[in-house]
Amino acid sequence: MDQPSRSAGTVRPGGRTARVRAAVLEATQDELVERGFHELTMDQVAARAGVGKTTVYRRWGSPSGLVTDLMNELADQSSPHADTGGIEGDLRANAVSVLNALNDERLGVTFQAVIAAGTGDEPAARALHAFYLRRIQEWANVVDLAVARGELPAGTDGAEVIRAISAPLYYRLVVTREPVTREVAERSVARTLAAARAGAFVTTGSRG
Amino acid sequence: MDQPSRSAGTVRPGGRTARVRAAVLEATQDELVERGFHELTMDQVAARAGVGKTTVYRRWGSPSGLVTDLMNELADQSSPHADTGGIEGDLRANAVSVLNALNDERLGVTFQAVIAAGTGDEPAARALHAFYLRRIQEWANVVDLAVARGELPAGTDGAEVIRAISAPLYYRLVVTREPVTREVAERSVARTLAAARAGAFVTTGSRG
DNA sequence: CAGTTAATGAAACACTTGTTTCGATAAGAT
DNA sequence: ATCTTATCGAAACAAGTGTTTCATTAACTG
Repeated sequence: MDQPSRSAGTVRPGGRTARVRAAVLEATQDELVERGFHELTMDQVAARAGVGKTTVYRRWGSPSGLVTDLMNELADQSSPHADTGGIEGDLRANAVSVLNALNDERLGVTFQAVIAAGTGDEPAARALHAFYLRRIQEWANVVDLAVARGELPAGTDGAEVIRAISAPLYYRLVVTREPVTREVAERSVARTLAAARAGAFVTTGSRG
Repeated sequence: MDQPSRSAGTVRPGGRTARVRAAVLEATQDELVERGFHELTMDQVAARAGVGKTTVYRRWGSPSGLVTDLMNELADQSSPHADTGGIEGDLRANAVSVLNALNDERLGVTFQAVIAAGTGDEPAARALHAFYLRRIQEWANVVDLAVARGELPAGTDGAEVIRAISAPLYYRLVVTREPVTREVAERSVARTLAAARAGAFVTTGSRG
């Protein structure tokens, strides 16, 4: 009965509402950097953003809701795939882009927060899934181009190649908790490329 | 002043103390399965374990402390590496072992909980780091054996090969939130092996 | 088999987090 | 410019979380 049919802020998204959202997301990132997702509290974010805590609870509901919205915001800002003219350069560009994001003070903690939120919160998990699937699809094109140029075997699965580039970096970041260095990124590119050239990413029987 | 020089339970670890710990860790896992790390509360764990909440706070301090202890417990139970006589069989055994752990109802949620805890809690992060480094070292031996048998190039970095096997599984589990299937595991083995055979895991100048 | 005291747990407490209410403000419509 | 009402926010409230106190229990010691 009392629940609005749409969430607050969707009917009048202009002026004030937009300012409040920007201030809250900004405050959320600041809090993530200083305290981490663990200690991200609605009250603190509200105070820092200079808005009422009622508003933060109403529009985002929980800390997971905050970081999920942050992730959706990042999704809109992400850039298209590189095109260096060769598959090695393209894949390296992808690896370095991920590397820089993970090591960036603000972006790094944000990704880690959403990953943490995703382990227990369905909306956060969906946001992660959607975000990475779009990023993977975007960069998978560089593999198709490489196949067209004859650099890689026909039938090479582009999305899988892109996943293979990122996987070792995220694995170290959140699982083994080892540093994610430039060297790690370079090795990931070299190994993925070696496997791809050997035809290990060719999808057999993909067409029935 | 009031802080004991060692944490509670380390001076008289017999009988009662051990029973309390077992009951609490059991209850923690049950709660993780039913509600997830997000909703893991000290009160609820204490009630379920049939112990006073004072005890849970005193010995573990926080939900992160609980799952960290759970991880240390798992570390003691982990088994040695396979020895099938061939590198492909050994790596497949490793991949399947990880696959089964991640898809196991109890183990899966536990790993995810510790990963989530690790993003913001230093002790949890250290437990993760220590656990996986030991597991990686243990399984790296199968690569050394393979090199000795002439299956892989001399100088192949065993630890890196093992990391490469696991990385895609964890990447899907916690980052892209895609299903972690048998097929994913098999492909990880095939691709890692292809790269390894091509010499992409040979550490150049490691002794320089 | 006592004696000592580490460890536990019930209860009272302080603090934090989340919800509800309702008047104030300003976005968008006419 | 004026009206309507979505959105906001201060305050009071309810619920949950974490701490302290202290009596009880039971490991370990000799």
